[in-house]
Amino acid sequence: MSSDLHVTVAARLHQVGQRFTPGRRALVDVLDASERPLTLPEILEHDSSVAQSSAYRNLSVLERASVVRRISTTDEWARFELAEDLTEHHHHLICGICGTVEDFTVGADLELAVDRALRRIARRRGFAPEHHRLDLIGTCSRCV
Amino acid sequence: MSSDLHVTVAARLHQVGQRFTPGRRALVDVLDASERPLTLPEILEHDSSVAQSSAYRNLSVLERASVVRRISTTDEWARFELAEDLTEHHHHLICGICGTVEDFTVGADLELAVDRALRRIARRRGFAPEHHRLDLIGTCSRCV
DNA sequence: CTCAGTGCAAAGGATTTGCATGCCG
DNA sequence: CGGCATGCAAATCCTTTGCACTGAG
Repeated sequence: MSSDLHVTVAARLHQVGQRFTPGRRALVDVLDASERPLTLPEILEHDSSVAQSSAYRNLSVLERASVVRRISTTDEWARFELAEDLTEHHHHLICGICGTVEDFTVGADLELAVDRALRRIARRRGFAPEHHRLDLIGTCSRCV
Repeated sequence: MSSDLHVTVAARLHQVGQRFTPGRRALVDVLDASERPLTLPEILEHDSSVAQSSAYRNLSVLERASVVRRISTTDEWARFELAEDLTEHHHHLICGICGTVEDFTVGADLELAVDRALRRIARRRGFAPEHHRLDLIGTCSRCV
């Protein structure tokens, strides 16, 4: 199951001249097991075997290898998730109070309409599109 | 023209027990004059009469008064813009290299479709929607 | 032997806060 | 007069970096 993932990750790391070490494997596994983007403290809770600085350093390496995506929400913590082409294209419910993020997806037709519209705008502005971001900001059930 | 804006801002500040001081007026005017969200250094360039800490403090007050919206992009600086109900509902082209943000709008029909889809998701998850965010991340013309 | 990867501790840097002063109401 | 607003400087705190050590190839 996730051995496919490991092979892909190893390949991408190799492409940027980096190894797939146990510490990096642990990070990938934690992110893969999560339904939502995690902050660094959350990651360390799941796996306390890595030092904080190494975790940051490895997340940065994994980001350069296109394995991990870093996202900023409303609070002071960055959140990390696996790159979309390793999982599935999705969007975020972001709680404006506690900053927690949940994943969700929308229908392919809406997705397509959005993409077409954005591509047109980008062309007009001389902007090279990479990906879009469609999030809903509000208040999660726990923050009422 | 912008005196309407000043009246509205004054009212909203009053609602949270704060005054509409010259320093705050300057912030509102700078943001109102800009076509895009600004970082704090950019704001201070336009008006160096306020201390950095006061600018942050006042932006925070204005945010609590629903006059200013703070947004996070890819770089380390927060960006500030006027609340959408004081301007116009819009979206952002975000450069992944330099972090610069440009505004754009999309058609009302797409806007409606997006809003309907997101509302449905939110209801299912017990999430209280506040606003959505539809951005395009890529590379701006200056970063090639 | 070499060099990437790691842990620890210290530095960085955007943002926040304490405190004394000034000013509006 | 009372309390908010401001400037300055110091503190915060997430994140990055320097450095010495270790282990894989």
